Amino acid sequence: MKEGPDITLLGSLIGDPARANMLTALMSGKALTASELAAEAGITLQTTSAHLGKLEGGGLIRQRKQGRHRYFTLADEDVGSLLETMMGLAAKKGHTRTRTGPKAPALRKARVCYNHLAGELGVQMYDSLLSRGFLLAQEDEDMLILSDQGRDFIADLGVDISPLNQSRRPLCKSCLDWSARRSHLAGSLGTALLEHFYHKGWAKRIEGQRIVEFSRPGEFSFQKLFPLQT
Amino acid sequence: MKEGPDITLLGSLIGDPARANMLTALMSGKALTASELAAEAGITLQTTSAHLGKLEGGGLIRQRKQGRHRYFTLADEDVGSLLETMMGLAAKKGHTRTRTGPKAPALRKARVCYNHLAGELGVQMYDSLLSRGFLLAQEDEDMLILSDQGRDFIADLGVDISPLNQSRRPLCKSCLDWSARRSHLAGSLGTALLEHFYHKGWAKRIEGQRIVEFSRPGEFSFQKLFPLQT
DNA sequence: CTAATGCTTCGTTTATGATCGAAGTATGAA
DNA sequence: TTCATACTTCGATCATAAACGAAGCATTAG
Repeated sequence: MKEGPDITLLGSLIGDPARANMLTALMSGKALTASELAAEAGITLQTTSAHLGKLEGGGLIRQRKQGRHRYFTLADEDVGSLLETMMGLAAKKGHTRTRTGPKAPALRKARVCYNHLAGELGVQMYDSLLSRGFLLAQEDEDMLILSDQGRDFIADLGVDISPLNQSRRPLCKSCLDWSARRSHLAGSLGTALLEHFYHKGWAKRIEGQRIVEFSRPGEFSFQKLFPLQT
Repeated sequence: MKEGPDITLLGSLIGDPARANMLTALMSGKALTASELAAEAGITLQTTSAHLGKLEGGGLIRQRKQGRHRYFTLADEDVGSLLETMMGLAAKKGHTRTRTGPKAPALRKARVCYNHLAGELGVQMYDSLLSRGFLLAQEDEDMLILSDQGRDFIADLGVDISPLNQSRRPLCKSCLDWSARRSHLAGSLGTALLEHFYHKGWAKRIEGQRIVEFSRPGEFSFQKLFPLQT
């Protein structure tokens, strides 16, 4: 990182795509491990480690050890609001850019975000569930409520969520999608739905990659189940 | 500039030292020409041109043609406030950094900023004039007023400012110093004072460079004339 | 007109830093 | 203890973009 005025370091830290992806992922407020961040950014763990070191050195993130995990969060609210300011300005300036996002278009379309579905299809599913009142968003929170109709909808799918309610893990959470900067569904329900798609044979995970590949009929079923509202 | 989320472009634009210097210079609100910005950043005109193109492409600056000059300004208030936010966060995080500033320490100490003195000595002169009430700062303006005592002080130096008052060019302006992010004296008085130092033999300009080299006795005289308040 | 200034474009060099493979450390599980 | 997981460090490769020289375009001055 070169010399220059104070803002140079800050800018160059945010200016790297891998780091920007990590920071965007952390904007959800969740504490994420290095491995999760690596998956989000689509890079290896070694590279991630180097990036995390720089981000921490720059005071943008904090880490807290817990067992053999290291959980990373944004350093403080100031960092979050700076990122939000930048996102707002970028959107205003129409820097929608070609939005190539991850390495490949396939990654952009559908990928795992740790254990749930992200990418265009993930965002579509989230929007669809929300617009039909199956999921209810909370103010200022990334927690979501599954409505009664939502419960019915899930039950009709053949997904049993009764064991999920026992777990301490939240059922529904929204997770920021870095390629679209829109939310997709996380939480144990998000995981269960992705598992459901695998189980139904609609989609399968590409070995060793984050890409989730839908079969032709699988995507058709998905589209019928989670239609985009016009 | 690589792919990534929206903030990536913004960050990488600000993350380059040369561009950060230009943006910082433009924070003064003044419209500056490409040549001036090149001088501020310490790079050639060609490189500056490329940087300005990227900054404009990113929506951070605007240009307005006027004769054979092109004046550049920050695109809007949003950009200014983003930069301010970043400066604030950087300062808070203690990223004072080694502050090597320009290429060489000599440049950091004293250099020309277009036609007036910048660098540590420039800032010192500015502070000294201000703290002794010779210059009066205005609210929200980069314009300065030369007080009556200030007029006497300048007259005692043997600098005749009467012709300067005729000019349409402002007598006193503050100009942000990119290596210190503090103001130094611009305007025709700033030019006249630098000329005065040359004339007195206190300092000379290094040929082909922006460095202003003070002789030992010259710097001594300068220090006596513009003491740092403790 | 010519000359000079202000800036841009082109082409090349060079340096920085992002990336990954391989190996190492630390913590917890069996 | 031994293995596995989570992460870091080292070393090398490679791609990007910053920088400048040289030449080109545009505008104004004389």
